[in-house]
Amino acid sequence: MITIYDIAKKANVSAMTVSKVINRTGRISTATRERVQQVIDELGYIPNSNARSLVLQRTQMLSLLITDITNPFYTTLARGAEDAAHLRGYRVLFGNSDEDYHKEKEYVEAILSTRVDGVLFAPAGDRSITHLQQLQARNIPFVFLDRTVPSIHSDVIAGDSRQGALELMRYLIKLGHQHIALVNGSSEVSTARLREEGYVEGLREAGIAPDPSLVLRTSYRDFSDDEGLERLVSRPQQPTAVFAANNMLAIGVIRLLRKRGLRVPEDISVVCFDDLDLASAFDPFLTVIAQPAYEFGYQGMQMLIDRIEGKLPPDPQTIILPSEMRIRASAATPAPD
Amino acid sequence: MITIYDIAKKANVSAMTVSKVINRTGRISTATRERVQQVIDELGYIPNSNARSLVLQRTQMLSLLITDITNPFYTTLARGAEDAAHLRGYRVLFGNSDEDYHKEKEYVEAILSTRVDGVLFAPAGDRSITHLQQLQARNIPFVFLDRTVPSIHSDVIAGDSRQGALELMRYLIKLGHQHIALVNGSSEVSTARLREEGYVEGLREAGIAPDPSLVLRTSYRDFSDDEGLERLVSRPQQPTAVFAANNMLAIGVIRLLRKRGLRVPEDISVVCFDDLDLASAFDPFLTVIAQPAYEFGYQGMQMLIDRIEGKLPPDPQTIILPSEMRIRASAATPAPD
DNA sequence: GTGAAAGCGCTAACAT
DNA sequence: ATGTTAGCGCTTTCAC
Repeated sequence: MITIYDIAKKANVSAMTVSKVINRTGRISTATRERVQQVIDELGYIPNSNARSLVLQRTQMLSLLITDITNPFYTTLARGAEDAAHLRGYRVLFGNSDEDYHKEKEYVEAILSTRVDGVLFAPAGDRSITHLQQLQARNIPFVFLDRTVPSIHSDVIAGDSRQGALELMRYLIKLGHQHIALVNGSSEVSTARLREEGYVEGLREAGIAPDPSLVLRTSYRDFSDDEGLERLVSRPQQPTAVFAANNMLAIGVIRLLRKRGLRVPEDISVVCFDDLDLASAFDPFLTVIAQPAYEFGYQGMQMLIDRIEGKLPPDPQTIILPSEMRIRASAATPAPD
Repeated sequence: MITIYDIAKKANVSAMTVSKVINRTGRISTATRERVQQVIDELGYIPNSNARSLVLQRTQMLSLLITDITNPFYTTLARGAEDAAHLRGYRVLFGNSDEDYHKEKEYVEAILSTRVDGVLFAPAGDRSITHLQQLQARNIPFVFLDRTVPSIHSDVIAGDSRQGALELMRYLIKLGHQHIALVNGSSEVSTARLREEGYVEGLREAGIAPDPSLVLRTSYRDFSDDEGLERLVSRPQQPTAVFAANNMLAIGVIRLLRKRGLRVPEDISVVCFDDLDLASAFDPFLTVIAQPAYEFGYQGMQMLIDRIEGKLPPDPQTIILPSEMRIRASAATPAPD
């Protein structure tokens, strides 16, 4: 391990002088600076950020906590987050909760222990409130990412789930659908609640009475509730369309539908929230409301850093990013009975 | 900031005693342990890992450096890596080089500065040798992930690129293809070289003379070399099949082919290395050699941790994971002329 | 323009 | 079984 003292000794100066050269602080004569710099380069000295963090009480490290690393929405988001952090001189400690409260708890503890400067946080659900309170108790700034938790006030970067859902519903209804099922995430998650509101609102607008038995609540992360879907599609009046509350659910739904011999969209239409970047590049099939995932990450990180660096007004800020309807092939006019 | 001294004071013991309770080291009477633990819980004390790392010269932090976070091969791998690290009590600092030497350099510096205990490293290319030498100079263990760099000896977890490519070629040739193009990654990358070897070997086996003008070398990360592909397919003798050296390239190739009005597989067959998890779940179209991405990450991390903890023989180990051919719809018998 | 002293929060080694 | 001392590698403060 090569330390600042090794440099100091070899350059025949004090440790303080070396520190000043490295951090470009204080007054240093050009001659000394150059001599020190040369020794640094020669020995390939790299400062120990642990020692640095200890004294500075800052780590220059941010945490990004997401809920599903296999979901392209989050991986694209992660890229944006990383780009923004990098540009402003921060490193990123990733965490993936898999929508699981306990995994999330462990990450929060790691975060607290690492003393990261801030967290861009997609909470697994409303129970995450305990984790957020821990952060607040320690004055670690966080920005809600995509989802919020009731009664916790902090900065937010999100999309408009309610409005997006409403647009999707209007589209289906315009196509002529009357019996529309909703396959949703857990009602523990704010976006799932909002998307359901949009769903109900869409039905109301069209004068269709919401039918609770057309709503299935499961997990955003993966769809394997075969029985649940079975119940939905084997009703006397089979729904002609399914609104899947996210991309992962849509994949599961389509797979199960096909397994049952139902063609999409000929027999049943499917739409969802969030695009499937790769799959769609390859085969533009799914009709979706696409959210600007990269911007979620990029602007979220910017917001977090602005907050940390005191560049934001003291009261919590909210950024709502616009989404965009991408009409493709998975939804069509319902087959006449 | 709440420190070990706050606990010590409140529990009426020394800092050492608290430290011992936290780390379950040394002898502590049950009474003291319980009293201390209670204060810890009450105050919600969480140790400062920076201070800890400083004295222990260990961070319990590992780094995972990948080259494309939007590629499902790497995201699935990342999950495996994280699971394994987590299970053994390590945290993971992710880095994404985007196949870029300079971005990689910055990550390596961050890694060095953070003093991570080890790195699971997918090098961007042969030039990464400078980064690996830096790690070696500082005795930071690393495991080559997926790719290696000539003349650097370290543990390796990888697939058999040469063999996989050969199998893909045999399959195409069995279908009747004689004119097979290769769209490859950069020859700076070991897997690209090996896949090309497999390609050539496949041709040789079938008594087909390799034609250099049927080989296009670009980047694994994305495919946008429209002109390059143009040249490949607009030859007098148009190839009847394309072997894309990874999944991202395959997507690009198929998109460009379709743009040119060529149907896959009716007009031209396409096969590739690595599956597209989501896209394939949804629409099993692409014929691929699938590598066990999760295992790459999981076993790679295990290997790294075993190395760090001295559980491996001193000489570098190599694990080659088996791949699996998944025959689907994107390759078919060539159309008769 | 440069350096000496003290301390960030923790633990290893050594008392007691 | 518990406590004292010293020091991990760095920077802040203040003296020169």
